[in-house]
Amino acid sequence: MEQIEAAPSAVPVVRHLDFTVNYNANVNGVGSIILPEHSQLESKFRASSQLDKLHARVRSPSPLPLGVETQFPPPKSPTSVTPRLAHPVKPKPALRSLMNKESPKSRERCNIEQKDGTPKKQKQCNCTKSKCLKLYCECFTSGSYCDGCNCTGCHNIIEHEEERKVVIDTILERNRNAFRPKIANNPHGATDGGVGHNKGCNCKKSGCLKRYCECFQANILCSDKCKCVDCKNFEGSEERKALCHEHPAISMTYIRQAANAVIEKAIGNTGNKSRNQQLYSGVTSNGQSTNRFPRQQEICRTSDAAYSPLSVNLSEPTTASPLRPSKSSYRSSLAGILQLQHVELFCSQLVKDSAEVAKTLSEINETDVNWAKRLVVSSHEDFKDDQNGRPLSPGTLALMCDERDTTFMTADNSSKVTELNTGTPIKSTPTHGLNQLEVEQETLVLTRLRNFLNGLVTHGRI
DNA sequence: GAGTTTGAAACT
DNA sequence: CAGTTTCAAACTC
Repeated sequence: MEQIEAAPSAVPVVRHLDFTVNYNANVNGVGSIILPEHSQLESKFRASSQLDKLHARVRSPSPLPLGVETQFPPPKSPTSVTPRLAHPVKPKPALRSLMNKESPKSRERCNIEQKDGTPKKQKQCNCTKSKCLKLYCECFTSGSYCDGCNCTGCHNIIEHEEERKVVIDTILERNRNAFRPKIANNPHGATDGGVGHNKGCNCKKSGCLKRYCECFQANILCSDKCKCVDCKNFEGSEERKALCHEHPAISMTYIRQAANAVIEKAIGNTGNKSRNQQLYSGVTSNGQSTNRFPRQQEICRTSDAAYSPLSVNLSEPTTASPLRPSKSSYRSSLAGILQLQHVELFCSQLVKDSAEVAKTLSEINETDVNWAKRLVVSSHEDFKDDQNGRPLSPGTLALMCDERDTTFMTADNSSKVTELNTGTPIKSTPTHGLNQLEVEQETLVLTRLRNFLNGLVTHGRI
């Protein structure tokens, strides 16, 4: 999403442009995504009242200047999460477990999901001196009111909304990115000098292998943005390897990082050159390591992260680990926007187009049609996770396709990216022994795919 | 549960 | 910008 310059501070509170709220797949399986240049698909989506709601939301005049939506997240559903009005006396949290166990506290800090995946509870702070109106407070930092926390003297409640707004303004004046997620879900890169992992950690004694380190806590490798000393949180680190051996979940993290990088690249995320460049290697400025996996966001933020087809969450070990939040997953910028049914529609369209081309060429070749059909069948099959039957994300699907059919991707990626960006038809080259029909079909399919992805990117940016 | 360690945030 | 203090989470015993 494009970042527009900050609005005058006179605007007291700014809000997220939350695409996720009303855009999860509904029970009818009808999604709500706008796909420019895809009239047929869009017409289907328009059948959904959800789409109208989306239009209404986008068009409706906002009390806030455009572009300030990322400055401060709203209190987590102040309308749905009743702000605390008094401080209930709560028992102290249970004793935290040791490193090799997932502590109750850890689970508590992570947003917990109910069985149906809906948010159950937000993290609870224990602030005593900050009145929960400083960035020390996790609730405040995340834009939430304190609700059921163990804090004392809390002013991060609706009763003190005025004071809260003033403090927010003050903090925003100091740092307009102060309330962004520390592990920012920023698909366009973190080049704005923001907080958290936009600037990296600054650890000195933990070796970045303890949860003191925000990078480690976020299950990501330290980067050249970090200013840490004696960092061991880089690929190739023996210490980290030892931890990975002890906690396989850590290894899974980096697999996810690589997978997500592929996905982001596949959808033409051209705004993050630095991250893509890191994919392939690079000596960091502080010389910590080379040839790392790409930087990627790994957030314990499942409560507000309804299942998204663009969220890669590879099957994970069932063993609980404090090193990975209970259900850590990467959340794409398109999370909550693209739904399973969109991909199904898209695949159906591909089949239709493929058949039409075949007829046009008067060379209906059953093999060719079957090729397209296989695409759909394969897609549907791939949507089923082997382990739990859950659908796999299109991102994962894309990754798997990428692995299966390398003939699709063996051409020069840069040239294809250029084509994607210029809008010119993708030129298929019959270098794989395809006949003319196959070439035409592939051209059409790839062009459709390009337009589809461009639509998604555009939508995501909006 | 109390005390210590740690590093980000805040302050000077 | 650097050094120091404050703070709350992470961690140890």
